Amino acid sequence: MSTRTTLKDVAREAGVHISTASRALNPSTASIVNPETVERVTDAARKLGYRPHPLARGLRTNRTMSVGVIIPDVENPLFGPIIAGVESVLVEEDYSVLIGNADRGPSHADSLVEDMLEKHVDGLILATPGRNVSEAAQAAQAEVSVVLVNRSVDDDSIPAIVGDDHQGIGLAVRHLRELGHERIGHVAGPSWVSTGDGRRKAFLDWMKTVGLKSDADLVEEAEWYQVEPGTTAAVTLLSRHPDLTAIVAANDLLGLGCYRAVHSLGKDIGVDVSITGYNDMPLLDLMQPPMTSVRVPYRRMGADAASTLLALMAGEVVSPGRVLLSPTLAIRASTGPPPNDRH
Amino acid sequence: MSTRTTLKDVAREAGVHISTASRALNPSTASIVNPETVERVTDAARKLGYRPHPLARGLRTNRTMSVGVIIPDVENPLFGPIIAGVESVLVEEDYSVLIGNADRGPSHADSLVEDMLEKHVDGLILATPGRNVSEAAQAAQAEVSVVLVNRSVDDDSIPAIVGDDHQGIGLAVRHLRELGHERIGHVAGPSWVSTGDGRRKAFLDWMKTVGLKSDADLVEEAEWYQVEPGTTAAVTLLSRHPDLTAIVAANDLLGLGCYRAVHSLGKDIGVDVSITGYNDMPLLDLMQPPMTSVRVPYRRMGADAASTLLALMAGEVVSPGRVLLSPTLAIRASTGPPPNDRH
DNA sequence: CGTGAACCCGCAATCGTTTGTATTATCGGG
DNA sequence: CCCGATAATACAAACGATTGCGGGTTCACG
Repeated sequence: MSTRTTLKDVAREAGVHISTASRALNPSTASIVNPETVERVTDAARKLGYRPHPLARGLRTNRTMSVGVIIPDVENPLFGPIIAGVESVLVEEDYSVLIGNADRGPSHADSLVEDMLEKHVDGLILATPGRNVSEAAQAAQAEVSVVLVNRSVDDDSIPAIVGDDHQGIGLAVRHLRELGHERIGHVAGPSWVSTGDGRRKAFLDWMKTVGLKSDADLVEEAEWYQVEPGTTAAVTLLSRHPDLTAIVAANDLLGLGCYRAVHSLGKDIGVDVSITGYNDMPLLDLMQPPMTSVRVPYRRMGADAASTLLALMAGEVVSPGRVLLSPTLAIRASTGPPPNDRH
Repeated sequence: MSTRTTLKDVAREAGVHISTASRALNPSTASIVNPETVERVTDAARKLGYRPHPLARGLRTNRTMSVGVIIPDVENPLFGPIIAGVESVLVEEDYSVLIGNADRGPSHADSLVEDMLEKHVDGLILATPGRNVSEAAQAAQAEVSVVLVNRSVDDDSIPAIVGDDHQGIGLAVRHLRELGHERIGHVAGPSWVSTGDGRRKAFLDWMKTVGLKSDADLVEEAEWYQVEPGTTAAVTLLSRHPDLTAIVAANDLLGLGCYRAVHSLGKDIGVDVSITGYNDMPLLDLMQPPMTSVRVPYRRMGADAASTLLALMAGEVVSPGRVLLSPTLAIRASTGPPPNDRH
């Protein structure tokens, strides 16, 4: 139960005043103290195993050296990489990351933002969707730097790092088009979620671009980003358009739902009907068949968010409202040429 | 850029001394101040939007109200639930959780422990495996409370919450035995990882218990907890014992590796050869066929770890060295009666 | 009416740093 | 030889809360 060694101890050991010790240890002020003294202090500090007290320092400098990260659901594998990305860049700058798990709904996220502000974090990274959260974010912005990740607000008033959904859907549609598909459908996510809405629009856009008819009829909305809703959406979509040879799913889980729908019709995935997912979550390559999916650089997303947050906290003016990260396409066996194309 | 409202402001607003305001706001000391004054102070605090400064408080009380959680790999879906469990109980007590991602190897974990100590966390939850980490943990224990999760040290000198691997393997073996299997093999994890070693022993134990021959010959060790090593291990195991009707895998990924091995022999999973996994990770129910797996209550594990840490930090004497959490068995289509059993 | 208990409340020290200002020592130039 | 500039260090005031201690009221009781 030895009491921690404080700056006072170091100063006494080095035979200098506490303030001199402080300056000697601080790189930015070490220049104004005699080099020889600096060395003496440094030695003393090392010898005593001195570690500055972050609270005392933070109290004086008015910074906690911590940033909060609020995640809608920590158990969702999607957010692991984001957290890892954030952590990897912040840890380099000696910041600590506080994680908040908003798994009890959007209002929970609000109170978590509040909690974080009470803890006096220096910055905030939000990954929570939902309309009211943006209000909380706006409010928070008055006190600390805020960056959104995998999520943006309509007016771009808050810096956001997001995947380029338009481009991503484009990858999927063009891939299918190049394989020869002409009748492509879309199982969309809920329209009240920004990604659901955005990807639906992107799909219709790209259909036109690749020279296919772009009909709202070709889209069926799933109630929620889960397997079951995906299946029911795919079933109604396929009953409306039995001639579809490919489906672009707004999400991997929806894609897996499509798997079931196609199976229940006695058809083969990647042969009779091609399917693409979105997110390229882990294990997707182990499915039967392995699923073609749009891969979003989530880790990078977290890292970029952390970087812009650092810039923001440093008082730099961060340029645009929204940064789009380019996705890639992981091509696997769930997509192939349409059946009437093969000889 | 308005300066934050401090206790002094509240005191002035309420017309009392700062110390009185402090006591009034603090539930444990509010009793010694006039109820009417308490109300006046509380009102003033609310009116001004006062939020106590955690750093100032912590500096005085010598507690940061934060605990560190060190995870070997945040991107591994396994740890999501653990984090969620930890967070859910700690957030109730107004603690914040700092997460550390030791994805750059065991030595990285050491330095993270060091980092956490520098940040003066009140407690530490470690989920990192490896021999040298236990040393770091021992050292850390000198300064703060430490609890291990999903991991334990040999001498139980540090409280640990772990899954009951012996019982878990027992569930798998007994399930297979009850289905009628008599020739059961085991694809083990690396023996230098505690779970690898423990589950192997448990397997041999239970084979004896259910009245089958328990031969080290029936075990093949995979190099690492991944799909590929699982496949190669399963291949050599099946070539040594072509008559096996079931395989207990030490891990879900190894189980998926077994899938491939069995497929490559032209046999059917759950029909010719039954396979069980371990951990019941997400999406396992969507595999072809869905995999029977031992489900470990990871979220509960995190929650329990947090609870015992709270007890520890409160100075209570926590009873045993190791708490075992009972697993359950998620039975799916990868296990069925052995082929010669069916008529 | 005096006195002591009970009750509130204010005073001031303290936690470990950082940082503006004062003080001392050093040195060169007139 | 003295004076002003300069360098190096010491002093002390913050930062915002908690808390032991003591001073002041109020009130009951003798």
